[in-house]
Amino acid sequence: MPELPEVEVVRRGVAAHVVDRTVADVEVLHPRAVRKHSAGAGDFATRLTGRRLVAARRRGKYLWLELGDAAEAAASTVAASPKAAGEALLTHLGMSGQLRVQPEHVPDEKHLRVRLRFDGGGDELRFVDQRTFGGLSLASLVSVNDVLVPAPIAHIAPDPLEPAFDREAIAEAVRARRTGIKRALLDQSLISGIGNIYADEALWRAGLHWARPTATLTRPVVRRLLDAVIDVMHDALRAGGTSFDALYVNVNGESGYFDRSLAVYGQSGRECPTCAATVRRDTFMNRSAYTCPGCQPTPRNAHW
DNA sequence: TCCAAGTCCTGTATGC
DNA sequence: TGCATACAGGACTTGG
Repeated sequence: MPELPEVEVVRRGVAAHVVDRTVADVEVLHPRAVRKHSAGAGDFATRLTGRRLVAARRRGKYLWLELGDAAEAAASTVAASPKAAGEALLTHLGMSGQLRVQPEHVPDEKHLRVRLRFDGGGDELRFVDQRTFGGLSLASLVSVNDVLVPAPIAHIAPDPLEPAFDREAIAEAVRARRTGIKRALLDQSLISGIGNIYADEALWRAGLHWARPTATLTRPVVRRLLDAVIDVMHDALRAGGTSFDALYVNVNGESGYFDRSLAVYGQSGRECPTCAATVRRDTFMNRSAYTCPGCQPTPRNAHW
């Protein structure tokens, strides 16, 4: 599932292949893929056509392509379309979304949802999504603490790889919560970019059980956990992300290999690499939480 | 039929 | 009592 490291890998690929290109044509093959664009698929295609992609940026699991002025596009076919300086093509990959850069002669993927063609032909940018939890939309950019972000994600907190990530402030915010630590880690308005995989891996590295109440954590323990989050993100990024199956690939269709380094996530019944205890799976928020009972003992006052 | 899981929405709880 | 905020849980989705 695409979490922060996987989205960053995709961002780098998109930046290398489609930034500075002008959109010649937009094809929406499944309306659900643009459901967040309230004006509909037709408006999405019309407003995006003729725009130049000037930068690829990311916050947490969201990725966006900043759009240049429509008037800059010499070959624009919709010169009369509304100019929107400070606009972006906002993307979320959901559970199974992929942004693929493909030569135009490559046959369509089974779950191809949106296709962008560019002036001059050549490679296309394709949004492929089996489960359609992800999607694309056009959004205006707003300034949040001197950082320009798309308006729909203005509430999303900085992620652990951003300069704006304030470890001390977040540690205090975590301790002020009255919930379990894993639920807090998954709250994108507190820290962005963490999903189920890296939450479990970071908690294991920090030696904390997922049900530990946030209010019982000391400042040094929360700092240790945030350091574990940062470390696991960097390790996964170096490995090209985590791929369990064909649902996550980079823009060239290649898988990452961080799944080989996972200590607990998806490892129920196997030995913990540190203490050899058997990793267990619990049900948490209608999904899974993996822990090592040796390294991550269940707290007496667990917040189930 | 169940499972995977990120986000949004809604209902409930809490505090002022 | 009423309001604002925090929190919890379900719905959505598709293919194995």
